[in-house]
Amino acid sequence: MPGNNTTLAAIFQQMADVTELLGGNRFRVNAFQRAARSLQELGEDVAGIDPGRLSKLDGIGSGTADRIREYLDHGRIDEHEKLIKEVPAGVIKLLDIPGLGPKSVATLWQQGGVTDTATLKKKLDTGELEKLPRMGKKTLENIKKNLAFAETAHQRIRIGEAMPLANWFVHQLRGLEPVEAVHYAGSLRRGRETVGDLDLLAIADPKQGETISNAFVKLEVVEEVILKGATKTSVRARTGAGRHIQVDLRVIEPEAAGAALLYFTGSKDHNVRLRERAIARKLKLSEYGLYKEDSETRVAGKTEEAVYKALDLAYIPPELREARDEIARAEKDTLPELVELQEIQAELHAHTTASDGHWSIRELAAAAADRGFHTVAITDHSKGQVQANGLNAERLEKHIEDVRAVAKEMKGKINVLAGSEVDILIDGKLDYPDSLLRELDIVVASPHASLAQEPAKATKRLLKAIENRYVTILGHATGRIVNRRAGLHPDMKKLVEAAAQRGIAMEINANHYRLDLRDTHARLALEHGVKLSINTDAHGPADLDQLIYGVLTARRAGAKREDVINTFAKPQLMKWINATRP
DNA sequence: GCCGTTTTCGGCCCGACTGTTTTCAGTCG
Repeated sequence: MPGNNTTLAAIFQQMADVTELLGGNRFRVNAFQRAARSLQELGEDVAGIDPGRLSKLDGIGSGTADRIREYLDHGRIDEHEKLIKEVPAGVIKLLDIPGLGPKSVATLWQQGGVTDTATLKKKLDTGELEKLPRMGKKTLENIKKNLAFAETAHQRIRIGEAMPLANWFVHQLRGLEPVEAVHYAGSLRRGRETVGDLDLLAIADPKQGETISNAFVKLEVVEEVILKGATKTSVRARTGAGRHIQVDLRVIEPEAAGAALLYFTGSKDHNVRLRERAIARKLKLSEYGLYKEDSETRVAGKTEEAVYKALDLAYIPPELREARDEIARAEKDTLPELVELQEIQAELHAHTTASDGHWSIRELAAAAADRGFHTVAITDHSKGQVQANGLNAERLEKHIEDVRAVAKEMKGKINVLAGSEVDILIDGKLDYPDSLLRELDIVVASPHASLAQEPAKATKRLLKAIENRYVTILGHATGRIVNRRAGLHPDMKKLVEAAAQRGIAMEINANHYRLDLRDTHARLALEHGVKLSINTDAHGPADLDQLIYGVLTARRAGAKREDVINTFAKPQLMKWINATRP
């Protein structure tokens, strides 16, 4: 069940769509869209924000704040109800078809009598739409093709699926003769949990654009060429998982590499703010560089750092470029120094063959040591996780002995902790008694079942788990699976306040299906002084590689090294863990 | 509708590519 934020975001997005279709003021449309994004990005429930603070949020003015209050009080917004009556729902859906924007959809609807995809399909076959303005044969052909594409699962791709594909493209293009460097940009570079497309940049002499583009469209995963120009090419490609994703390639001269990387990394809103800032300084920013107003003189462009500097800003890492507060902070040079992948020195949530993992305790410990980690916690499932071969009390006692034996054997190589991923039962009780939890070095408590519980119950359940005095880390708090399961919707503000009070950490589960806490929740945790723990929840050899996705999520939340317990040196980490227990 | 080093009005980002057009509107990122 979606929360207030998600519902309100959808409402404002609809108001934007309808206003645009009806030819309303485009800046008003823009404002509705911004309000929708702000609400979607909010880490806490909007209902808990008092009216004074509400209109101070980015993109939310007094008008939007009033509408939000109206929704919270009455469950609906009058203006929204009136607006959506003016356009059939099927017409709004047409906007999802690539290549169809508000102008074309309005024409199809008002002059062509198209009310949904079904009538669109029918009328495409009869040819009657050709009479409409700007609807030639080719345009109609394209609509037909894109309609078919839109109907076959157009979902954003998980970062764990997109990143390997992007790296593969980068590797392929790097091998081309005229190419100096290749980068991926876009939301992938910003570390978002899902991406809509891949943006690639080839740094090369633009005269070589054609050569590069020809090689690009011939790559084996490319299934269809969407457009192909002198410096810009778009294709549809197959992902490893058999889905399709659009991949855009731009060829950029070396002198503009930084400006282009900045531009294609986005976010769009971040770029808009930078351009406005440029204008205020009598400059002009585009993907080709930062120029003096009305002249060809390029002030900066070779590197991103140079462009930011010329705009009197500190360098802003990609993960923070979401048009929140990063530009104001860059101006004052108070941006956080974000945690880095190489700073992670401990894995605190991993499974062995004792439950549902593929490694023995020794293999897991050795793999962690190979990565340069100083500590690994063995945290197999508890008894309630029957399908995962969870350990009952008796087996856990034996397992603890086994772990201690390996710990002794590997002393000096790696610090092996005896732990558990104990299930948080439906009522918030833990799956082991305190007397057993006390014997462990570390306890990760996570919800696994009843993940569609109503928010109030979920909040109570998780609060109870946090309050257990043996819990060290709250594992994947919501239990969501990206693109597949919404998971719990607890009152996150209450949870982080309780975690802060208890002094325990909250996990960012780095598995790309989970990424739980998500970025906005992790940000909220940090704002309340809660430490994060980034763990891979490894079940097998390849899983430790997913750490990067957790780190990117933490960086999006603004996490510094000292905010993440996995970066602590061994003595500091042990001291921290022990301080959480009686 | 939002916003403020041009602050309560008057602005609101920039360029590539396509298709339908004879100079540009629409879409996308």
